[in-house]
Amino acid sequence: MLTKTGLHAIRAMTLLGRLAEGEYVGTPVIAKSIGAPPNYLGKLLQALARAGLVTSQKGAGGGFRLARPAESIRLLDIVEPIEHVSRWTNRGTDWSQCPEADPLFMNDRWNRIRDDYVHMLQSTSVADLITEGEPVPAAANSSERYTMP
Amino acid sequence: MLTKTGLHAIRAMTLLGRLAEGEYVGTPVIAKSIGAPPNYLGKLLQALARAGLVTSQKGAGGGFRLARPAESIRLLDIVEPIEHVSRWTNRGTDWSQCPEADPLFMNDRWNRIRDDYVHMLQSTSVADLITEGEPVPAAANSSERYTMP
DNA sequence: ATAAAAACAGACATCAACATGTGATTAGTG
DNA sequence: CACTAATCACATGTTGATGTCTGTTTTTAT
Repeated sequence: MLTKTGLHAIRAMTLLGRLAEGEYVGTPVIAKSIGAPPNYLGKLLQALARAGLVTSQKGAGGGFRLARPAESIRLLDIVEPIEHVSRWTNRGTDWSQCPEADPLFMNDRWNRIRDDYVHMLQSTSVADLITEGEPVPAAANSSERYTMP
Repeated sequence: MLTKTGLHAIRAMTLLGRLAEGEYVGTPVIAKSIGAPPNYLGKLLQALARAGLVTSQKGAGGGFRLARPAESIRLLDIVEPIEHVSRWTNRGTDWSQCPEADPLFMNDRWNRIRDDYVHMLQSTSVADLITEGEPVPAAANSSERYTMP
């Protein structure tokens, strides 16, 4: 569903979201904290910087921080430049060209699933992921299914 | 969402579902019909045969056909041996190990999406995809969004 | 001010998995 | 027996996911 790179990006952004105003944190620290390969994370953060999601400061005491307030950064913003989710919406395998499977039927089902997915990415901001230790109302099944994207 | 191989598989299976009892159709015909690379399709069909979804007949007039009635073959059956969807459910990146993002929050959202997706694959059978030209009630937006998985 | 250290930035390099193509081989059907 | 079609083995291109090394700034301490 989500690639590893996408997860790294989300995790890194969430961490950056907890920083105080004007504070920076370096790649090695982020990498260790979220359990991502430092080298790879470097490239990823650069990409996020190019995408305008984070800004960087060189030199000692420098590093990365969010370019905009955490509330205004949606998960889709992060994932899009990495995974090109929009391709699912814009173009792709056109079922209607395939007389074997009923196009409308399939499109209808797929569309609902995909739309839900994209909508989730759109409606969730980085700030939403930072619940800052607030005890979340326990989901009944939390022990059975910690799975993954 | 779905890999190309998975799509090829679903399309091929749907085509096979339209065959008459005891009829076989060969790889080249299937490939041409669904627009898939013949060579690759060959391998794929073998895999599906190993998975017990299709049976093959060698020699002239041979080919592939469904091993079970189309009603009893769910999309998940087809996709699973190819894409290992079950991995999403069984194991994977455990958000609870990552204190940066609230685990329950994420799990909850992801779980819902993933469950919906898997459920769709489970509740749709090959037979469902064969509407045999029956005019499907036109979805209002069918012209705007023929997209894809 | 100048040197040293701490970071970002970017160019290669590798490994696995997906997606395909080619050719030889073998097994049935007609 | 000849033809056809599955089966199998090997080869290639691409993309995702990483690692390594080499700059090149910029800050900080002397």
